[in-house]
Amino acid sequence: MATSDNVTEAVDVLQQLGLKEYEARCFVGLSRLSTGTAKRLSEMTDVPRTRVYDAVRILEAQGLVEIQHSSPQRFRAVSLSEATDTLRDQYDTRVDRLRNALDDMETVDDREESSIQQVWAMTGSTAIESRTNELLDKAESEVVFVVGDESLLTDRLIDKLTGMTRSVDLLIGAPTEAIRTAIQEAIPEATTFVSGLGWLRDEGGDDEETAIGRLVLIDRSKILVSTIVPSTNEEHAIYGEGFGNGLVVIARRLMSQGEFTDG
Amino acid sequence: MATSDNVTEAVDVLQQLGLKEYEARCFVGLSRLSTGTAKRLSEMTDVPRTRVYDAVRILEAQGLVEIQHSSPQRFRAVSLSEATDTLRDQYDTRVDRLRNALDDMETVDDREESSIQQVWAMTGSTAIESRTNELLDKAESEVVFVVGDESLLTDRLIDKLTGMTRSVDLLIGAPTEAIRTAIQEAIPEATTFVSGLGWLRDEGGDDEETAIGRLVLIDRSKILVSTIVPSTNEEHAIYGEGFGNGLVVIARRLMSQGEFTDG
DNA sequence: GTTTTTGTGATTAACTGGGTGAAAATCTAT
DNA sequence: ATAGATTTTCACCCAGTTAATCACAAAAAC
Repeated sequence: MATSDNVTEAVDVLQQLGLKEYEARCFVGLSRLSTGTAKRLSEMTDVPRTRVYDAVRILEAQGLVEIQHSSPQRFRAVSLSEATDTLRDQYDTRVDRLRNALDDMETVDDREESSIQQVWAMTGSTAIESRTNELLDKAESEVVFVVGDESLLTDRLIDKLTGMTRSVDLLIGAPTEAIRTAIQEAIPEATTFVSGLGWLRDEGGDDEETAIGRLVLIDRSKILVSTIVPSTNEEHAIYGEGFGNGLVVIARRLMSQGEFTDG
Repeated sequence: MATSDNVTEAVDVLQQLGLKEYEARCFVGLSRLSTGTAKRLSEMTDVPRTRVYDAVRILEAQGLVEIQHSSPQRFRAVSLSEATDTLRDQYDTRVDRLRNALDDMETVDDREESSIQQVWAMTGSTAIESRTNELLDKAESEVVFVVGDESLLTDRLIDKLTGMTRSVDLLIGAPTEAIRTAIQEAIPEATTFVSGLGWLRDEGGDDEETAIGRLVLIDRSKILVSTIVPSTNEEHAIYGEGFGNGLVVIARRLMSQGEFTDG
């Protein structure tokens, strides 16, 4: 009976989407029922009967549930598609409001000098991918992209790379020869190589091997390196900018000495 | 100085999107700064300095902020587009998970008889519009659509109506002759009329006039009527289904007596 | 070496939300 | 109609969370 797993999953997600526990449980309960009374719902979801009313009222106000004002009252959930429509709309509205508010805000400019040694840390694959895309978009002359972890080599990324302007040199490093060939085929205009990333691996340590995720060097002046921490599978990245930036300098030096390329 | 309004607006929305107050304030603060230390951030956002660190750490884990691990630490917010990308991705993931979980759930079928007198109440324009669309999609022979409030006559709605199958009769009622003509032009295959909705207005009461929002009658067996409550601008609807449903019977009777049409 | 700034952790106060019961309103069956 | 059951509202308590403050160690600045 995987149903109960799905119930808890659905309840969890609904809570992440902003519903309270009772509201989430009631909505999920109603989703499994064509129609239900407070009593029935309470029995099935373990929400105290006296609290079902509050929860359902809030759900109704959010457009997720309909109420039949009879006695006893009957409740029913809107269809899944209606529910997701409503939730999406709610989300879109919020992001729009956020965008507008942030756009209209005056930025307090401190003129903190941009010291040369800025190295920033970030977490999360989406954020890192988003930054990667932005970097690729702003590239003017050269992109070095070393893929360390196969899982990061998505179709979306290939599309992005193939879509780059001709005037930008593309240097792509793959972890294995097989992958290199595949990439070369998908992106003929790129120069590909097999990356020798051995020096980046923590083979000696007693904990798991720290694999490199991606390494992006843009116009020899911006760099992003990510690793995937084995225990949590989270992607962590560091990012540096500026021709004189320490991290960038090291990367450039390694590049010119052929350290990235095999052998 | 509308900036402070925008700040509170942004903070509010971020909290609705799931951030805590301190996190929201810190993110907004950082969005106005190219870069900031804990001290600076604390001064500008009134978040206790010692709590800035926790807040920022969580923001970093969500991909909304980058941290420079120096002393003192420097923080900065990712760009607005990166932030919304991240948030959208998070949202999409959640809705997908929700959809899957709900889809896979066994529905406990109670065989609650569908008594004839079901009349359901719902709230919120998005939910109501969503339901309206679903009704239009399922219409087989006839659609009566009376628009009471001009604001509901969106392009999206026009598109929806023009896209209906030929085999469905379209009867559209507009609040004024001018709007009727416009609709007739946009949707030539429909029969249009000016609705005489006087009887639906609460002109005698001492509170504001209760305007009707929309009235949708599908295949003479399903009906949805909405009103827009003047004080909050919220849209409330009732919905009935079944040929014998009381609400539907009344609507059908009124239709046949020409009560909806002018004069 | 002293003083200031920065960062961490523990502690308290306020709030929110889950859980329970009393009592009002409503319904059902005599 | 009346008694008893059921439904519904409301107010309250308790626990976990989050906002807010403090004490203190580590690091930088002087």
